[in-house]
Amino acid sequence: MTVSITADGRDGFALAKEAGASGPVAAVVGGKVRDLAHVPASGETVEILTQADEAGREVVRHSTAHVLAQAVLRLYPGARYAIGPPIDDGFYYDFEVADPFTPEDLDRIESEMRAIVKANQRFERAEISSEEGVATFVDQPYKLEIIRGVAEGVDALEQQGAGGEVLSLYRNVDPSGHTAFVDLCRGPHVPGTGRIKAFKLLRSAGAYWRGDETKPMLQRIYGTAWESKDALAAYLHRLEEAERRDHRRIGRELELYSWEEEVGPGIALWHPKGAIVRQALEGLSRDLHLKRGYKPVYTPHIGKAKLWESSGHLDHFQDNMFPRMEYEGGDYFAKPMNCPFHVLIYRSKTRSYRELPYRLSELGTVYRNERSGAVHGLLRSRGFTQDDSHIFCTPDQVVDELVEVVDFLRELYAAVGMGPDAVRFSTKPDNAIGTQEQWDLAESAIEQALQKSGLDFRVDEGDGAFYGPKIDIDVRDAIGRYWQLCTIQVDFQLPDRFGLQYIDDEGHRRRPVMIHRALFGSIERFFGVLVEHFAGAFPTWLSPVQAALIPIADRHASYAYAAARKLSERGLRVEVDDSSDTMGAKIRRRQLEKVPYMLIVGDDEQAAETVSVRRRSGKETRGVSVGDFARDLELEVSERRVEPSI
RNA sequence: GCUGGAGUAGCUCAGCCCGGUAGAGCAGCCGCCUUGUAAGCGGCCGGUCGCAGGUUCGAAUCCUGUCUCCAGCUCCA
Repeated sequence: MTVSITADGRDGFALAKEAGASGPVAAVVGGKVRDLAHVPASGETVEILTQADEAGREVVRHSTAHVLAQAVLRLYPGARYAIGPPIDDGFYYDFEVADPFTPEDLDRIESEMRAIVKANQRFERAEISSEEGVATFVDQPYKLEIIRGVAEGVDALEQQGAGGEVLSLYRNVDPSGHTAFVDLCRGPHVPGTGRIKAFKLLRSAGAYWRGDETKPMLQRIYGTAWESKDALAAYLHRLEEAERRDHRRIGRELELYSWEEEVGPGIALWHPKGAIVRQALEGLSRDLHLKRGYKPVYTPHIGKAKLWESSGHLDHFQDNMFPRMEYEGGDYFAKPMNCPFHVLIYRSKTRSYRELPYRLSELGTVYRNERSGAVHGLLRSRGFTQDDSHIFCTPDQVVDELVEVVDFLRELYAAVGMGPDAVRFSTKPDNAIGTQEQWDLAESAIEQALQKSGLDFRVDEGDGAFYGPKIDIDVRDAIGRYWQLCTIQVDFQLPDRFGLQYIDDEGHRRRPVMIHRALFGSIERFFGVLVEHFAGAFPTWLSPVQAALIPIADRHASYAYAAARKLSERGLRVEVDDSSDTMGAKIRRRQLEKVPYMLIVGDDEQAAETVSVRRRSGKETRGVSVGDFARDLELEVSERRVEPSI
């Protein structure tokens, strides 16, 4: 808990004590986090951060990163240290070392860190000039680069714990007064390493200096730090939980999809159970698109090189495309996007302003050449299906159309109980085509639409598509991770390139504007997120098997089949488990398969024409009439309810 | 693409360090059992140890190359 107190000329330590803060690590003064040793001006309101505050944890993690660097420098003479910021749930530090770290190295480093924590070295701040900095870090090229950056006012590394308006460093001084370690750092830090209560190194991996793949690759060590052993244990448990929800693992266990080496990396095979869920999801998408005035189309998987030249893809997107297929009469490419085909459908006849907005939609499967290290299950694949639409409209209609798209998105996501949770507005990138005026118009339309829709958003400068700025929308899954799904883009370029026109109300030829939008984004990725979000326990309308009949003994099997028929007649997906397993084993199996409803039938049920309903939660109701259950289940499914209603 | 780690039965894993031609549990199949809310019992089947070379009398085990997967970086729906 943060506590506040008014400064009276004493330092943060005294104020924290006065305020009764337990485990103080830093103070917030005038919106800035400061060391406890800092003396705030009298009358200032000071907030004392403790180790259990999120901002306090950040300080602890940052300090732990320094301890990591000290341990590495001790154990690996000649190592160069680069940057070591706190991150969500932990920290990392990047090093240049002769050999990459092995798991055994991490154990050694961790022991060394424990010794440093035990020694309870003080963190001492000093503000220095550039010259002093250069002298201190004379043999540390990465530190020198940061010093130059601060001198030039480059604040790119601000987030990474270095940089800022003044150059400062932190010394670790052990109780005997000896300086054990010094690092260029903006701070703040905990008073002493003894404040670090619980930490663990997690893994090492390569990382490019400043995230730039043309720069040297450094060795990064990731770790986590918490205010107590319990908090650390809880975090490690959360990591295990995330692993348990991994869609690749659940997909295999529930027989939803698989990948085979013979097919190629990043291209999934959909098994019957996965396919039925996918069809349910696609059915939702199709229903809502029709309801909102979109016209369905189908377009091919390949198109001639000429088409991709006209669209600009060969010039701007070829690295992401599968290689050319040579063929007599013209080479072909597998489509990485659906837009050029939709454009040609639009252009197939003269269009009137009365037709606009003209909305084409397709579940279009595209193929993209993802770099080998990027492929990741369904969340990053080389073949994926977009719920793709292109809206052709007049410039005046753009804002309203964007607002309508956002409304659509909300309806769609609500059907599965998810986001939108984070919205990004991405502006003109370096490889952009088109005029500045067009980009300005497109960007202002997006901004207006976002405001009208009441969405909070963050701006990502230079992150737009080559043909237009975009809105990207992320959802947050059950354990707090964010995934980018939806993308909405405003495009003046393709209409130009393909010479699109409409006739306005005065008979003049005008150029329409295009909106590209995919709400699920990719069915595959959305599906993967959905699996992780629900940990495989889909809402009933999506479940591969919605109800399983479990006869207690063989003599109940025919009654079970009769009851099952009453459900399947209503279009429900139902199975009868007439295996020779015991009832307990049957229940266990269906429970692991995450079937929403198990209907147990024995002598009592058979006599009364009822079923005993066992929910996935374990809750049970006996004596439910088959007819009532069938009716209720059909309603739950047809209304696509996220929560069970029976 | 880059850095590190890993590939043994459908799945989870042992065997590898210290070469002597593969083993468990679950799943599957067959049989017995006829069951009241998360694993009944017995039997059987199942692997050219990712792939290709090399070293050796002999390679799952040692060496080289390659593919795939995992974590991270970069890039993206």
